[in-house]
Amino acid sequence: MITNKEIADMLSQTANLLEIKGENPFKVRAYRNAAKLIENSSKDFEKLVKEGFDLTKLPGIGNDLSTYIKEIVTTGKFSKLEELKKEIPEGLIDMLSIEGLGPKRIKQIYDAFGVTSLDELKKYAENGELDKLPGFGPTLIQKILKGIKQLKKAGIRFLWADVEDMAEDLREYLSKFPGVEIVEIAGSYRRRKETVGDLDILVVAEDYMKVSEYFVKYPRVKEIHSAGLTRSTVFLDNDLQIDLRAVSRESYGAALHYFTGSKAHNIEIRKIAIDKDMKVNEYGVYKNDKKIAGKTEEEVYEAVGLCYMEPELRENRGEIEACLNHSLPNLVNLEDIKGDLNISVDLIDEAIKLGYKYVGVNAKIKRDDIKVYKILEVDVNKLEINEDYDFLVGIVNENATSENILKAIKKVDFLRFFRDIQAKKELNIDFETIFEEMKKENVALEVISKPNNLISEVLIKSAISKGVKISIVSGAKTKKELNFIKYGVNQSRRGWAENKDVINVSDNPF
DNA sequence: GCCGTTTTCGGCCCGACTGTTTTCAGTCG
Repeated sequence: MITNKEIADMLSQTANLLEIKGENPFKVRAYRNAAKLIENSSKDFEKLVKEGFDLTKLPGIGNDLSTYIKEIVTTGKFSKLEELKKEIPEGLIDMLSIEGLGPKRIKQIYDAFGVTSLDELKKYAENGELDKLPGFGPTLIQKILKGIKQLKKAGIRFLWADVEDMAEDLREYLSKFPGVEIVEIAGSYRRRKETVGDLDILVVAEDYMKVSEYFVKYPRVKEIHSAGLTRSTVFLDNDLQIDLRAVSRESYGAALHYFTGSKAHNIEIRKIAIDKDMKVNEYGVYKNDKKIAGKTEEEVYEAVGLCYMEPELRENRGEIEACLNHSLPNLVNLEDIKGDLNISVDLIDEAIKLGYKYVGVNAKIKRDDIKVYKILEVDVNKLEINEDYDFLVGIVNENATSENILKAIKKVDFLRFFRDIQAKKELNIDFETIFEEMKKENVALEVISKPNNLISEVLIKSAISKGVKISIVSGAKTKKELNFIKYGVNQSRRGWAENKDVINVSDNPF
């Protein structure tokens, strides 16, 4: 039994080791791309291999990687990785998370001194040995020492919902500067990803040098990492990284597109441009060194022969193909939501204020001004029902067995799946099969909107593609939490949900 | 390591910033 995550981890560990070894960077990228593909797939790779599925059909997987994946699935081990581990000390991988140290410099340090651990590295940085290497000056060495201390902070991501207020406060702060025309927060924040690693803020201003100066004076800035003419990076008091990019009005669309990402989406767009003898960068689209687009995002997409794609779709998960076959989804909007099928009973009046036509609560109540459904939640492992209900929600917890889930599908109206984003806890079950059964039995997927418990957009997309309907609910216990439903809508949009897929966009959900 | 309707070899997205240089490599996003 091996999970997608475990396969992906082995491939990405291999990528790290190959990188330190000084292998061709494109080879390293091939391993990383494969790891990402597998980790983000709703398909169970162990099952695919056992069914004899041709892995080379997947984008970025060729003969070699296909063989490696099969080896990992059947033996639980990856001989190539084992070999590399013997060859390269493990401590070198930790060094990759040090700011300013990449594979080249790590290799340089290792070759010169045989340093294999962070402690040793610290010693060599402090005793002046590291200075002897070409390219290692005093500033870089200070940076390395600092990097060793801050190692643990690397890679932390914030929940989208937790940065929302900060992002809006920064937007307001920057908007106050005279001469600023546009402030937009790009990056994964604009793509509404469940977690964000940093904030990429784009500013159009008359004098961008002064904007940067103003930006770094934002009261919550703890540390200025870099400050250039067009790019600056700072850290806030809570360690959130903020990147500011100042651009001209003429390049705004190209810059917004570029900095919204995702990286994988951008790379695809650039490849398409290259095929048409064009070049795309953050300043515009160029043909024969002549700028042909860049003012708006729509213009950029049009210039390379594509349609506008909503930021939530830009993950290189088929949106480009969908655009080319004219099958891009028309995504659900928050305003389309007509009711919330999971709220506390004392929030009914608030729900009416929001304009909802119906709600689901944990009690039998009759109201003239709003339709109230009684929901009953049951753990799929203990499917005992002794109460009346209008609809039944099966809860799939961490310890739920596939057998119990499949049994529950025969009885329930909705299924809700456990997930804890910050604790990195995911269910390891065969979602593909479960979604197929759900479609057969007309069971809908409940998308609960709590920021830390959102179901992955990959699963939403997979469910929808199998014809499973979704119900976006807040799960609100307080008035404030009623607004959480927007997070569920965001995630559903990332899962390509259209109005036809969402139960609670209609006036009558049943 | 992947990929391909001009290619089975020779490309692979592209630019800013930093620190070290004396013109550029490494890192990062």
